Amino acid sequence: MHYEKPNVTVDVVLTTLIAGRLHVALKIREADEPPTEKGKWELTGGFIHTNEDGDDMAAAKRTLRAKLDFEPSYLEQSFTEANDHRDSRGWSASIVYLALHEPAGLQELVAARGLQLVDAEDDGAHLPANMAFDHKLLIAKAVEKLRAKARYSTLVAHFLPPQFLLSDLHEAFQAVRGKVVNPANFRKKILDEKVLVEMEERLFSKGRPGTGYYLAQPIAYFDRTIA
Amino acid sequence: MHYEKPNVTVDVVLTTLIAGRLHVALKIREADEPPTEKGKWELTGGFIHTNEDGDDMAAAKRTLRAKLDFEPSYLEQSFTEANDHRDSRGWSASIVYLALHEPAGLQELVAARGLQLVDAEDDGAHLPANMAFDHKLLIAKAVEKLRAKARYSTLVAHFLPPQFLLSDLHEAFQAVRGKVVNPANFRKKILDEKVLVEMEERLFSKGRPGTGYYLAQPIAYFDRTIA
DNA sequence: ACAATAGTGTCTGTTAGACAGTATTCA
DNA sequence: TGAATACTGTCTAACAGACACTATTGT
Repeated sequence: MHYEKPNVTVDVVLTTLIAGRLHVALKIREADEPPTEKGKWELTGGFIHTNEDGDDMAAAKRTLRAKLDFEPSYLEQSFTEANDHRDSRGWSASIVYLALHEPAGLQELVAARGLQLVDAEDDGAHLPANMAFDHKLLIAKAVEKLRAKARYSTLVAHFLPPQFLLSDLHEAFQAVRGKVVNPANFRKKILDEKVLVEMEERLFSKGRPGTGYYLAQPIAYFDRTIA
Repeated sequence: MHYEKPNVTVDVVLTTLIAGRLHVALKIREADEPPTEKGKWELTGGFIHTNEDGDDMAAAKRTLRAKLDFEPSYLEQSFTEANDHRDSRGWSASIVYLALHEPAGLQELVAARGLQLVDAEDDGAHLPANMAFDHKLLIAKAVEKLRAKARYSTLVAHFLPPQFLLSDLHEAFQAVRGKVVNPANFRKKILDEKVLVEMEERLFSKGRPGTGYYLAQPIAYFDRTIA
């Protein structure tokens, strides 16, 4: 018995945090195939290149590099969406990656490459109506996982520059979790977890300068939940 | 530009809990292709059948039904392992499913179908030396996710019959988490979460009969961690 | 009566959350 | 000096964890 092979792609849900709201990078689809999807908004992604991609992560990175000339601060496999109806060309599996980056860098990128950063809050209510394929669903699933993981890890630090104030991290946490946390308590908890490293120099913002911190590792997990 | 399509399979890490230790169902691989893998121990799985599988979950269920005539108590997508070296036949993506079931039913199945339930503890140290493909790695990853999820969900209840005593659930929790939890405190926490429904009748075991419980939903998540 | 397991009440130490207040910068 | 933000100390309520105790079955 012989079966057609599915198509296999990677798609990257590239997110950032602007004005306290999660945003996702989208661009207008230019490919002619399938004709129904041309001109709609899509995630960055593409087919696995079996002759050059060692694995799925490599495919995600190659795609980002080739299409955007970009490497995000954080990138991880999130889930796989695979069925017979997501692409009119036939059975298709998309390995979906979640990427996080700080807004300044992404805004630059977006300006240079003709992308848009779209508000992904409110269950996708502000996404364009004409989204390609099932990308609206992919975004919804990835964002939900992001919010969950933010609760017990340093994930959201990737929405900040490499060095940041605790108040910045605090703000990012609150925004992603949608909850207010007392600043003093946040400070105590996060420092207790020993996942941040103190900078030598002070970091200057609008008021009194504060201690700068950076992540000890790309991601660390807490024993307790933090917000 | 044209690229070969990867092969796409589903593999099911079918687990249970025996004598307080996680076990996984394995069978001897009979397929002739690739020759190097024949006669080794493997997970239940197979290629996506693009003409009959609506999606990846359907493919996992079909595989379990066709090869084992079995439907597990719990089944969910866990992660995808995709690279150019896991299968000598070429670029391959496996969508890995995690399945849980209670030991009695699984032991019956295993006896009838010539499978083995193998101890999956100690980082796979007790798995057979001759595991097919990268299935040892797939098991390690799936088991790690299982242990993590057990901490904040009712997942482990699927290692028990549909109706169970709190002491059974307590034992399962301890085994999977590898930690001792005070029975009284476990009782308080789990009942507080309101994820269990009381049975009408009492459930009889060795000593004093106790209140039987069953899951309100296939899986529920806790606000706090439980063990 | 005793073994075995189910289930309750309560004490104590730790943590979460709220909040008041001090410290250090720029304008 | 005042606005802005960083940071600390402390109080209280809630919760985790430990433990002693009672309850209900079979043998």
